[in-house]
Amino acid sequence: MHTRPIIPGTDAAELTEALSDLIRVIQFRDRDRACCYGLSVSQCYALKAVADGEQMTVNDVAAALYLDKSTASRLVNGLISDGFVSKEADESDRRVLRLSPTPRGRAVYSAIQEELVREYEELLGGLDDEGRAAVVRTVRTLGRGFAARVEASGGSCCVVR
Amino acid sequence: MHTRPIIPGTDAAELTEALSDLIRVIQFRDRDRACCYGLSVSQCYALKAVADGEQMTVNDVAAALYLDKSTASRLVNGLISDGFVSKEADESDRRVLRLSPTPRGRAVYSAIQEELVREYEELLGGLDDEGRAAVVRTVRTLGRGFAARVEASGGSCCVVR
DNA sequence: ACATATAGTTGCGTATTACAACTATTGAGA
DNA sequence: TCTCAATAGTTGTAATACGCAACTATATGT
Repeated sequence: MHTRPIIPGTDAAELTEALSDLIRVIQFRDRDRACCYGLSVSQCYALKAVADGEQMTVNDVAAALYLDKSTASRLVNGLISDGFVSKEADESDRRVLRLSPTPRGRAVYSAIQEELVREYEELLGGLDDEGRAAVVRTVRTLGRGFAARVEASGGSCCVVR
Repeated sequence: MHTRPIIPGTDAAELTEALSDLIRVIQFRDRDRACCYGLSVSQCYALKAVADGEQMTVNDVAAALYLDKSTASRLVNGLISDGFVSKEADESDRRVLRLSPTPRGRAVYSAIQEELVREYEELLGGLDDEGRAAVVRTVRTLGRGFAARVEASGGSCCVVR
């Protein structure tokens, strides 16, 4: 692979293009996957948040997924009534609910993760070790970059004009 | 940072983690941006499809965005009635509509693109030339990988089990 | 003790989307 | 030429996802 001349603005413009393609196709995949295990896509992300964290609260889930707490509340309650997550009152603050996956929730989460990992394994199949590592690094970097921007600006590209 | 995925350490597992973070944060950003220029997020993607292509049809837009043609139809008609896109009957086949951006549509599209490019420019700011090129390559590779999977399988992770 | 802040819920409106049924047009074969 | 299948696009309908605002219950600080 040869190095292209880097013209200022060009990389960013290509990234714009490439990212928007990537997002659309992943959103499609996620919509399409909605059926599995009786979880919606959003519930799946919420279950992930609960399973990856420790003693998560509804607000923690909202923050992790960049959602309003009302949306997080509904997602979590869906997971609870479907038996994927259990809640427990926090003794020291009775406003708070401590969430954890049920055994079934944990099992389903593992199954979904494994399926994704298999898929990504295939996707990375053509790359050598360094290439694979680079992909992971890049995606992490982008994610952190966006997260930092979101946290800094609180949002809204359209400042008053 | 918090706990790692279920099969820690493997590239595919880390990619699962990193990509799901990236997707959530970008979806948040897109929701948040919805206000600008009187376009919804989806309309914005549709305008992009019309502007980037030549003489696009409604079906072309649907294919480009991985949407049902009914959804594409409504998006496009929204763009038309808001004056961002114009339609013209195809002379050789009067079922099809040929779409193109209006001058206003083109202007708004440019403005949005420039805003994104500025944002990505910042995001890439910390990287050297080769790093920037690598990011673009990676995102392209991922996008193509997903697109290939989607086209191959027609979708649905959950085959009957 | 009272004002204020925080966790979570609920009511409500909007956006995004798919599926299925429909119209209009095209094109191929009997 | 007539008919029938395929295709482009539209419309009816319903589900999901989401935010904002108002609300309850609990906690904390002055």
